[in-house]
Amino acid sequence: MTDLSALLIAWYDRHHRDLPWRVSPAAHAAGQRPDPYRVWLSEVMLQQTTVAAVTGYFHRFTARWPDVTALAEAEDAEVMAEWAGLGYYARARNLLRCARAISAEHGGVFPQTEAELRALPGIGPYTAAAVAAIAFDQPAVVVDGNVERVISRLFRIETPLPRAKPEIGRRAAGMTPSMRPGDHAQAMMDLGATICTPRNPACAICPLREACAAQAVGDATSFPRKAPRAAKPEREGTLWLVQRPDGAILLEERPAKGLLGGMSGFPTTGWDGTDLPAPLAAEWQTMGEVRHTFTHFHLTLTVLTATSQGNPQRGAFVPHAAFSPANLPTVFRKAWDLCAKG
DNA sequence: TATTCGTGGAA
DNA sequence: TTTCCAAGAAT
Repeated sequence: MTDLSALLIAWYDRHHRDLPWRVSPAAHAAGQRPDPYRVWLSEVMLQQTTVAAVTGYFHRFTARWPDVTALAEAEDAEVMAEWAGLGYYARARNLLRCARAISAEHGGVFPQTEAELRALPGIGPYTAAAVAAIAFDQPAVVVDGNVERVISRLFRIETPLPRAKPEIGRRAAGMTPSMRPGDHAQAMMDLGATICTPRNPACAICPLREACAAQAVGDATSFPRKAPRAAKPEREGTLWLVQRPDGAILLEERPAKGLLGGMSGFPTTGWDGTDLPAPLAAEWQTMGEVRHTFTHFHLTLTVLTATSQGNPQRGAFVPHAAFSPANLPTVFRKAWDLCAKG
């Protein structure tokens, strides 16, 4: 049997992507090692998120906080504001917890073993393996969505996800080499991202074409098998956008846990039937509606505006000069845009 | 084991 | 317009 990893590594040496957090295979061979901080930061940002969406955030974060100690010393609100728009905000909260744990409990130095990494906040099975492999060249078995797709096609795994994970894990372990395990992991992910794509995979130029069971029957796109998803329910609520005569904006920090947890936003009712009151009494003007879709529901918000200098029961006025809509989650930025245009 | 948790681009 | 989905983790 042909060594799949050797084929893959040869392909990676020629066709790897150049990414801001990555050390190229040539530079790696010359002895250069990736910065564990940058590897970790990129891996957390890339969880369920595209490279295109991450790149700008990665540059801004590393420019502002160049190492894990600097990040550990940052203010919570500053990090959350910088993360705004990237989504899955629990990642940002855990990012800070992780940086502070490394600073306080590991002397500011990243641990190198998969088990130690796995124990840190926000680092699960995938990220622990990825950092161990990419930053420290350990033969960890790295399985992300790309790898699941590549493996399930390569071995034509009929079991649907997520039930197929153990079998995929065994297959991935069988492919993981002791030489260049970090490049192997990145090669698997690059193959999944550029050749073995979910739709219209480029099987004709795939380095693993000869070994691929799904390609052999011309059915690559039907793998991995997946259970059908539930439909998204509709939810609705009201959003209050209050501006003081001096231009200050009424904002409210959301609870630390749950949807958009720890983020700043405009006061709203609950979105699940909870009927929170308006932040203050005012003559409300209806500006229109905002539609937004989260991971598991659709939301329609009725946007009410008023000018007032009363004492709000919820939230606090933020001076106009200190307000930036870019630091809000997207649903709030949409509400702001609706009022700015209207 | 199943649910919760964002966003924007592609088809 | 709607659906799918991209380097998952926490609970």
